[in-house]
Amino acid sequence: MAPLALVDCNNFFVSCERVFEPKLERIPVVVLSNNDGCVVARSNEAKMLGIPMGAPYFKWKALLEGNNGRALSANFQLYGDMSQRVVQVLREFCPELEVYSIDESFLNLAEVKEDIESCCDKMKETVKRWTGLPVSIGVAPTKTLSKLANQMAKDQRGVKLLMSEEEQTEALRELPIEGLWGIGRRMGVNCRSQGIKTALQLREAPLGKVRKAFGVIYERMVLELRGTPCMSIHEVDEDKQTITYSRTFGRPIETLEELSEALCSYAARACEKLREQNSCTGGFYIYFRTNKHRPDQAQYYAEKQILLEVPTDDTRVILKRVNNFLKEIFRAGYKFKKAGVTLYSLTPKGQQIEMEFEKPKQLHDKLPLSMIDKLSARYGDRGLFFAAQGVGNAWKGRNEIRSPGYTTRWSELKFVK
DNA sequence: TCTGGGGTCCTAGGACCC
DNA sequence: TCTGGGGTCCTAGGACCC
Repeated sequence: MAPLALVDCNNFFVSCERVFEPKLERIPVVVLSNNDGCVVARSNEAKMLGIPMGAPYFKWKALLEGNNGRALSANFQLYGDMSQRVVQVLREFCPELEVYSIDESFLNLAEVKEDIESCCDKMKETVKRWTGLPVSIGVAPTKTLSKLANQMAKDQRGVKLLMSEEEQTEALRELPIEGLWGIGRRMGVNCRSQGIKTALQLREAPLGKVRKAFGVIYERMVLELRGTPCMSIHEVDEDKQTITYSRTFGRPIETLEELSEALCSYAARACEKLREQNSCTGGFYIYFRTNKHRPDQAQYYAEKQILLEVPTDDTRVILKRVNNFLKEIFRAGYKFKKAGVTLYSLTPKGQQIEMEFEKPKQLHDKLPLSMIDKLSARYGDRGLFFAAQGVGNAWKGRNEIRSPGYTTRWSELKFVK
């Protein structure tokens, strides 16, 4: 079975900061989110103090300072750069690599000729030497198991192999069900109510029953735990299917003008990202809300979803719409704390297909009828138009197999008499 | 007083088609 | 004229991840 490695940077944001400020070594360090609101990374020393991930900083400030700790504002530019350098090093060892997140990569070690364990040791040391960052490596036949191996590596010497069934069984036996990758709060409760308390019990559960009770995601998880890979390595980084830009405000906003300014700048940034990946957006939604942590204050949440007739990457088109719809849903008299813009139904730019039709019926194998109705209502029965379909991030024809429920959308781009 | 930001995938169910 | 089954399209919402 092909060994799959998960390489994970330890306490990534904190480790990045430590590379450039060695004084931060061996003291409790946390990195804070936007406006220094939440703890988004912790050093081991900070974890030992009991500071949880995602905790509001003001609740832990005193404890941290009382222990000579440091809190830093996040520097995502730096973390992005460091992340790329780590990936560069890893590619030298294994070109078949998937960048899973800013601090994690999956590697397919099938082609590695030498001993896997010593190869991993070498990778770990090389990353440390060339970037200054400590990593942990877990190796197993599937992603789910290598994630587990990686967790175990963190408690050990930084490298853990989980290739044999005996080792896997041992590891899963003691693992509470919530410790598995893909089991969150909700599923933990669900599993326990069905008598599944450990990862091993989930692995041994009948496939059909799991699928029926929990759905395909968990059926796949069981297979992965049994050593059958169900999640492959995605080497190319694919286009985003949605692009979001949202922020919590440093101070509450009350006027339409301020809110418009914020949302328009978010929309503009989102459009930049859109053009970077060379896509057009078929629609977007905007939302804003008051501070949900202040039940003593009047609460208001508003959201508006807009489907565009013509996909675009033109900021001006989006901004105009944002302003119009914002006026519709704005209410005065509230203190707004957060707002955001999400672009969705993205289509690759310049990959529109061209179709000629005489009667709407002829389009049946290409277009959903609802779209045809819209087109014929507007243009009558004859004409030539271009249509684009957004299916996730890929360009797919009608005959391709998709999971049911995938969002599919056709948008007219242009009509020519 | 102070509580982040950005994603993915799947399911259910209505509308509509043949 | 009446009725039903199988299928697609699309949205809303839930669950999870880092």
